[in-house]
Amino acid sequence: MAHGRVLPTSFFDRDVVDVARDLLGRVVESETEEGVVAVRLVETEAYAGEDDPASHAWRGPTPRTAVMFGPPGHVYVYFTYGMHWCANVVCGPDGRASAVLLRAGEVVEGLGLARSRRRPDAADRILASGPANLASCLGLDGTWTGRRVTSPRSPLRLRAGTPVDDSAVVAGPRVGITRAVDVPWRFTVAGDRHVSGTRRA
DNA sequence: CCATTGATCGTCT
DNA sequence: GACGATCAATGGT
Repeated sequence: MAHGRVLPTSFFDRDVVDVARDLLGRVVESETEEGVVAVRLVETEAYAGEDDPASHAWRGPTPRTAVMFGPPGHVYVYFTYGMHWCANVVCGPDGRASAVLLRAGEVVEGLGLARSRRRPDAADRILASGPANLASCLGLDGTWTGRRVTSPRSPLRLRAGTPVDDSAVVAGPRVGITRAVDVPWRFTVAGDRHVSGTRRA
Protein backbone atom coordinates (compact mmCIF):
# COMPACT_ATOMS: atom_id res chain seq x y z
CA MET A 1 0.00 0.00 0.00
CA ALA A 2 3.04 2.26 -0.08
CA HIS A 3 1.75 4.25 -3.05
CA GLY A 4 -1.97 4.29 -2.31
CA ARG A 5 -4.79 2.10 -3.38
CA VAL A 6 -5.11 0.50 -6.81
CA LEU A 7 -7.05 2.61 -9.34
CA PRO A 8 -10.50 1.14 -10.13
CA THR A 9 -11.68 0.10 -13.59
CA SER A 10 -13.90 3.20 -13.72
CA PHE A 11 -10.78 5.38 -13.75
CA PHE A 12 -9.93 4.02 -17.20
CA ASP A 13 -13.50 3.81 -18.51
CA ARG A 14 -13.73 7.41 -19.81
CA ASP A 15 -12.22 9.76 -22.38
CA VAL A 16 -8.67 8.67 -23.11
CA VAL A 17 -7.32 12.25 -23.10
CA ASP A 18 -8.64 12.82 -19.59
CA VAL A 19 -7.13 9.55 -18.42
CA ALA A 20 -3.73 10.37 -19.93
CA ARG A 21 -3.63 13.69 -18.08
CA ASP A 22 -4.91 12.18 -14.83
CA LEU A 23 -2.29 9.42 -14.85
CA LEU A 24 0.50 11.92 -14.11
CA GLY A 25 1.69 11.44 -10.55
CA ARG A 26 0.23 7.94 -10.36
CA VAL A 27 2.41 4.88 -9.77
CA VAL A 28 2.84 1.80 -12.01
CA GLU A 29 4.11 -1.21 -10.15
CA SER A 30 5.24 -4.61 -11.46
CA GLU A 31 5.85 -7.65 -9.31
CA THR A 32 7.80 -10.69 -10.53
CA GLU A 33 9.95 -13.42 -8.98
CA GLU A 34 12.78 -10.90 -9.16
CA GLY A 35 10.94 -8.37 -7.01
CA VAL A 36 8.92 -5.16 -7.19
CA VAL A 37 9.65 -2.07 -9.27
CA ALA A 38 7.44 1.02 -8.94
CA VAL A 39 7.50 4.09 -11.22
CA ARG A 40 5.84 7.49 -10.67
CA LEU A 41 4.49 8.62 -14.04
CA VAL A 42 5.61 12.03 -15.37
CA GLU A 43 4.85 11.64 -19.10
CA THR A 44 1.93 10.02 -20.97
CA GLU A 45 0.28 10.15 -24.39
CA ALA A 46 -3.34 9.54 -25.47
CA TYR A 47 -4.20 7.48 -28.57
CA ALA A 48 -7.85 7.58 -29.63
CA GLY A 49 -8.22 4.30 -31.51
CA GLU A 50 -10.09 4.28 -34.81
CA ASP A 51 -10.63 8.07 -34.66
CA ASP A 52 -6.88 8.72 -34.46
CA PRO A 53 -4.58 8.29 -37.51
CA ALA A 54 -1.57 8.00 -35.18
CA SER A 55 -3.03 5.03 -33.28
CA HIS A 56 -2.07 1.42 -34.01
CA ALA A 57 -5.84 0.75 -33.97
CA TRP A 58 -6.57 3.31 -36.68
CA ARG A 59 -7.28 0.77 -39.46
CA GLY A 60 -9.41 -1.49 -37.29
CA PRO A 61 -8.64 -4.58 -35.23
CA THR A 62 -5.74 -6.93 -36.07
CA PRO A 63 -4.29 -9.80 -34.04
CA ARG A 64 -1.76 -7.39 -32.54
CA THR A 65 -4.24 -4.65 -31.58
CA ALA A 66 -7.14 -6.87 -30.48
CA VAL A 67 -6.64 -6.07 -26.77
CA MET A 68 -7.24 -2.38 -27.38
CA PHE A 69 -10.74 -3.17 -28.66
CA GLY A 70 -11.57 -4.92 -25.39
CA PRO A 71 -12.56 -3.58 -21.96
CA PRO A 72 -10.60 -0.82 -20.16
CA GLY A 73 -7.95 -1.39 -17.51
CA HIS A 74 -5.91 -3.97 -19.43
CA VAL A 75 -2.36 -3.67 -20.80
CA TYR A 76 -1.33 -3.46 -24.45
CA VAL A 77 2.42 -4.12 -24.81
CA TYR A 78 3.80 -3.81 -28.34
CA PHE A 79 7.15 -4.54 -29.97
CA THR A 80 8.76 -1.87 -32.13
CA TYR A 81 11.93 -1.07 -34.10
CA GLY A 82 12.94 -4.73 -33.91
CA MET A 83 14.09 -4.45 -30.29
CA HIS A 84 11.88 -2.43 -27.93
CA TRP A 85 8.71 -3.09 -25.91
CA CYS A 86 6.33 -0.28 -24.95
CA ALA A 87 3.31 -0.38 -22.61
CA ASN A 88 -0.19 1.14 -22.83
CA VAL A 89 -3.29 0.95 -20.67
CA VAL A 90 -6.56 0.41 -22.57
CA CYS A 91 -9.19 3.12 -21.91
CA GLY A 92 -12.80 3.94 -22.74
CA PRO A 93 -15.70 1.55 -23.05
CA ASP A 94 -15.42 -1.97 -24.51
CA GLY A 95 -15.23 -1.70 -28.31
CA ARG A 96 -13.52 1.71 -28.44
CA ALA A 97 -9.81 1.08 -29.01
CA SER A 98 -8.25 3.98 -27.11
CA ALA A 99 -5.17 3.64 -24.92
CA VAL A 100 -2.61 5.65 -22.96
CA LEU A 101 1.09 5.13 -23.74
CA LEU A 102 3.22 5.25 -20.57
CA ARG A 103 6.18 7.34 -21.71
CA ALA A 104 8.33 8.21 -18.71
CA GLY A 105 8.56 8.23 -14.95
CA GLU A 106 10.72 8.20 -11.85
CA VAL A 107 11.67 4.88 -10.27
CA VAL A 108 10.45 5.15 -6.67
CA GLU A 109 10.88 1.53 -5.60
CA GLY A 110 13.16 -1.32 -6.71
CA LEU A 111 15.93 0.93 -7.98
CA GLY A 112 18.53 -1.86 -7.98
CA LEU A 113 16.31 -4.25 -9.94
CA ALA A 114 15.31 -1.55 -12.41
CA ARG A 115 18.94 -0.67 -13.00
CA SER A 116 19.92 -4.30 -13.50
CA ARG A 117 17.26 -4.59 -16.21
CA ARG A 118 18.68 -1.53 -17.99
CA ARG A 119 22.33 -0.68 -17.53
CA PRO A 120 24.31 -1.00 -14.29
CA ASP A 121 25.60 2.53 -14.76
CA ALA A 122 22.32 4.20 -15.80
CA ALA A 123 21.65 7.56 -14.11
CA ASP A 124 18.38 7.79 -12.17
CA ARG A 125 16.98 10.47 -14.43
CA ILE A 126 17.24 8.37 -17.62
CA LEU A 127 16.33 4.98 -16.09
CA ALA A 128 12.61 5.08 -16.98
CA SER A 129 12.78 8.00 -19.41
CA GLY A 130 11.13 6.99 -22.71
CA PRO A 131 8.44 4.33 -23.24
CA ALA A 132 10.84 1.47 -24.03
CA ASN A 133 13.05 2.33 -21.05
CA LEU A 134 10.03 2.50 -18.74
CA ALA A 135 8.76 -0.90 -19.92
CA SER A 136 12.27 -2.31 -19.53
CA CYS A 137 12.53 -1.16 -15.89
CA LEU A 138 9.25 -2.91 -15.15
CA GLY A 139 10.39 -6.09 -16.94
CA LEU A 140 7.49 -5.97 -19.41
CA ASP A 141 7.27 -7.72 -22.78
CA GLY A 142 4.56 -9.09 -25.07
CA THR A 143 3.61 -11.86 -22.66
CA TRP A 144 2.13 -9.17 -20.36
CA THR A 145 -0.43 -8.06 -22.94
CA GLY A 146 -4.00 -8.47 -21.70
CA ARG A 147 -3.16 -8.33 -17.99
CA ARG A 148 -5.37 -6.18 -15.76
CA VAL A 149 -3.89 -3.22 -13.92
CA THR A 150 -6.95 -2.71 -11.70
CA SER A 151 -6.60 -5.61 -9.27
CA PRO A 152 -4.48 -5.44 -6.09
CA ARG A 153 -3.42 -9.01 -6.80
CA SER A 154 -2.38 -8.44 -10.40
CA PRO A 155 1.40 -8.59 -11.08
CA LEU A 156 1.00 -5.23 -12.83
CA ARG A 157 -0.93 -2.55 -10.94
CA LEU A 158 -1.64 1.17 -11.14
CA ARG A 159 -1.80 2.92 -7.78
CA ALA A 160 -3.35 6.27 -6.88
CA GLY A 161 -0.08 7.97 -5.94
CA THR A 162 -0.41 11.76 -5.69
CA PRO A 163 -2.32 13.51 -8.52
CA VAL A 164 -0.53 16.42 -10.20
CA ASP A 165 -2.14 19.88 -10.06
CA ASP A 166 -3.37 21.35 -13.36
CA SER A 167 -0.91 24.24 -13.04
CA ALA A 168 1.99 21.76 -13.27
CA VAL A 169 0.76 19.86 -16.35
CA VAL A 170 2.05 20.68 -19.82
CA ALA A 171 0.23 19.49 -22.98
CA GLY A 172 2.07 19.24 -26.32
CA PRO A 173 2.33 17.23 -29.53
CA ARG A 174 3.03 13.51 -29.37
CA VAL A 175 6.52 12.16 -30.04
CA GLY A 176 7.81 9.94 -32.83
CA ILE A 177 4.67 9.80 -34.98
CA THR A 178 4.13 10.73 -38.63
CA ARG A 179 0.35 11.33 -38.68
CA ALA A 180 -1.74 13.77 -36.63
CA VAL A 181 1.57 15.33 -35.59
CA ASP A 182 0.05 18.50 -34.14
CA VAL A 183 -2.61 17.00 -31.86
CA PRO A 184 -1.55 18.03 -28.30
CA TRP A 185 -2.12 14.76 -26.50
CA ARG A 186 1.27 14.37 -24.81
CA PHE A 187 1.19 15.29 -21.13
CA THR A 188 4.21 15.97 -18.94
CA VAL A 189 4.90 17.23 -15.42
CA ALA A 190 6.41 20.70 -15.91
CA GLY A 191 10.12 20.83 -15.22
CA ASP A 192 10.45 17.21 -14.11
CA ARG A 193 13.90 15.81 -14.88
CA HIS A 194 12.59 12.34 -15.73
CA VAL A 195 10.60 13.48 -18.78
CA SER A 196 11.98 12.02 -22.03
CA GLY A 197 13.57 14.00 -24.86
CA THR A 198 11.34 16.08 -27.11
CA ARG A 199 12.66 14.93 -30.49
CA ARG A 200 10.05 14.75 -33.22
CA ALA A 201 9.90 12.97 -36.57
C1' DC B 1 23.30 21.90 -26.45
C1' DC B 2 21.69 19.86 -31.17
C1' DA B 3 21.59 16.75 -35.31
C1' DT B 4 22.46 12.38 -37.42
C1' DT B 5 22.75 7.41 -37.74
C1' DG B 6 22.81 2.30 -37.09
C1' DA B 7 20.64 -1.52 -34.87
C1' DT B 8 17.01 -5.07 -35.81
C1' DC B 9 12.50 -7.63 -36.78
C1' DG B 10 7.24 -8.05 -36.27
C1' DT B 11 3.39 -6.37 -38.66
C1' DC B 12 0.63 -5.08 -42.37
C1' DT B 13 0.38 -3.80 -47.40
C1' DG C 1 9.06 -5.01 -49.09
C1' DA C 2 8.58 -0.80 -46.26
C1' DC C 3 7.94 1.07 -42.07
C1' DG C 4 7.80 1.96 -37.47
C1' DA C 5 4.08 5.29 -30.64
C1' DT C 6 12.80 3.95 -29.93
C1' DC C 7 17.46 4.23 -28.04
C1' DA C 8 22.36 5.10 -27.54
C1' DA C 9 26.44 6.47 -29.57
C1' DT C 10 28.78 9.78 -32.22
C1' DG C 11 30.42 14.13 -33.79
C1' DG C 12 29.74 19.07 -34.38
C1' DT C 13 28.53 23.96 -32.40
